Amino acid sequence: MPELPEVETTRRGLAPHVVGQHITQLKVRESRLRWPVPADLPALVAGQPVLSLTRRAKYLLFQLPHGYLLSHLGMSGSWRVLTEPAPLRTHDHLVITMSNACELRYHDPRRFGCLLWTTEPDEHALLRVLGPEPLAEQFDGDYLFQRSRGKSAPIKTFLMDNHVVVGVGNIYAQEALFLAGIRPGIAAGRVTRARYQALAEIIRKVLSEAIQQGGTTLRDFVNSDGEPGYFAQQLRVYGREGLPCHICQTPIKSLKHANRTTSYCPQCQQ
DNA sequence: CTACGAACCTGCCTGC
DNA sequence: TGCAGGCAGGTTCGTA
Repeated sequence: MPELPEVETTRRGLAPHVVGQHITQLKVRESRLRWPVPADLPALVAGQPVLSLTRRAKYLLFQLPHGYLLSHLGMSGSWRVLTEPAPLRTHDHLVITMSNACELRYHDPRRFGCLLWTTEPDEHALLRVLGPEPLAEQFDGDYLFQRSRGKSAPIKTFLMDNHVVVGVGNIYAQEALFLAGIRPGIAAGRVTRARYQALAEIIRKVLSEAIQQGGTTLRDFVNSDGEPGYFAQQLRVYGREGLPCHICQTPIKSLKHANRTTSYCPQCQQ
């Protein structure tokens, strides 16, 4: 599961094969995802053209003439494009055949992802509540500063809250806080405006760089061609507990915030 | 409002 | 070898 860069990498990989083509068939091999795949979905999309493929937070939106397919990858989901026949694998839950003969397969061992239908994405319950995109103009240090006043939650938990800003998951929250030199456990409401300004810029930079490099190589992340991403080599703290900090050699420490592992450098992050 | 745990699942790794 | 336990990229929901 991907974070925002992995979802954006997926979108860019799928778009050329999908946009402007028609959906010949949607086959639901396993409908028990995070929420059941609607039973009428195959009939709803068959024969329809895909007008665009966009992303909001970690959701992919396939725009059809009369509505949108809404896809979330959860923790372990991936979409792949196949241009030649290949045997189905375990956990290939969805298969979309396109008019250009290529096939999209949704693979998701843990089934935390979803595929839903909406005619009004902006008003959909899952999307309506989301904060701004981290790469949008309205996301900046002043915004974070204002939103954080009075909050006692750790800044790391605050950053991962989708109501505040979307797309900052467990990996990139840790990386951004390391690069900003901020201790992840500090109360969000006690961080200064200046530090939020630096942090906001770092978040944008970290996410943009990860997108440019095709996402992070995670346990089972592959892009739409089935290839791993290349950002992993640059991870500074995520998954590095006990290893020396790249800056000061102090061993990276690890603890839990809201049940999610957080790694940080006790020397560089204060 | 906040904060925390549980829930939704499988796979993989570690240690006994 | 086997098995139990813990952990993993996300997000919603219920209870305190």
